[in-house]
Amino acid sequence: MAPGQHTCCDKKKIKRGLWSPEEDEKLIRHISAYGHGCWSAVPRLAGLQRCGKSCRLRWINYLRPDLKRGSFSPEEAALIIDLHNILGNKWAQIAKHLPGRSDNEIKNFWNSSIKKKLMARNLSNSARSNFQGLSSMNFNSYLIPTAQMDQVYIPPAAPNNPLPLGFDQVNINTNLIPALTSLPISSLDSSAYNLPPLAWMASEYHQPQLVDHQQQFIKQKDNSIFINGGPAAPQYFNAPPLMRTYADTSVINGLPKLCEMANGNQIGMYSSVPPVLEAVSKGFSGFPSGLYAPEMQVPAVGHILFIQSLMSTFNASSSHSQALPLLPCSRPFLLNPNQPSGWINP
DNA sequence: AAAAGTGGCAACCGCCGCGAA
DNA sequence: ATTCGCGGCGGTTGCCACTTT
Repeated sequence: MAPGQHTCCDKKKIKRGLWSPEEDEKLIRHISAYGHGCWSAVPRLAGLQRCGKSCRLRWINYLRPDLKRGSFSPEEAALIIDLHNILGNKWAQIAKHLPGRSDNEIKNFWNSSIKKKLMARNLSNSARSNFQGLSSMNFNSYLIPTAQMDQVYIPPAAPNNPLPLGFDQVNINTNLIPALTSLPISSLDSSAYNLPPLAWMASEYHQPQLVDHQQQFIKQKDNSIFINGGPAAPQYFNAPPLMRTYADTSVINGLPKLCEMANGNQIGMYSSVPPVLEAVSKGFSGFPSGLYAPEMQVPAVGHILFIQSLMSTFNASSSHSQALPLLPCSRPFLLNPNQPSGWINP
């Protein structure tokens, strides 16, 4: 067999390259009538001079009737980024969560669009702290609030960082936040990592939960509270706690991932800034597993700002990359397909 | 207007795992 | 236990259209 040739392609007269409309028609007609069955038999049965593999690929990526086609919506793009954060380059698995999209399509979309935007974002973030424009953002309320993970992943803004336009910083009113009132500060020394101190909060289940007592609370001019740049969810104030589990640390692309469960359903998977995780693992041997704790909830607005920023560049008319607006944070984000009814729509 | 650069995308390549022989 | 065929997957290539210079 010639090198680089499939075992199913070792016959003569195997056509390669782009498919003609006539070939498409033959393949569609055959599979519509008989199904594909054994792919290696399809070319012969359909009257095509292609290898079975080529037929399969053409059908899966282009011809099958349930394909959606067209450009990706912002929601799809956000979901892809989210899933990629969980799964890495497992395109087939990612595609299972996007009806009508093939793994190849998603892979192409990632490699041609998202990846470059993310890299541009990371570059711009290295010189971030420009909060301009934050107050005028149109917040999307799809986000799952992820207070704990935000606290783990976001070092609070440095004191000399500029606040978003239109905001005033206020002192923390711990009366608003019962869960934070009796925080024992752990002995975890984050100073070596130039990180904010971390604290452990003992829940009623006597399990530790990682929190950050240096959250940035900001009172908007209408007196609503923003936390770490995002509006506080109603659950934050005297709402019943949501049960969550943090478990199943795994490593993808060299970065630890943490699974977040709520009421038995996986609602998130997070990666982290490596130095933070290093600090965490140094003191606690990795993320704690199987923790149950009530928690307050804070929309991770930085996430959605990030996505909105990203998507605004997708819709740009120029095919060339452009400078991304600087945002206060760039971290993994989640879209919540089942937005709780009580959530704020800022 | 033409050449060069760039992005999008379809298709190919090579590897892997699985099941049958 | 080994080999073989096959489906599936992720990485990569190459073409084409569009944009920029």
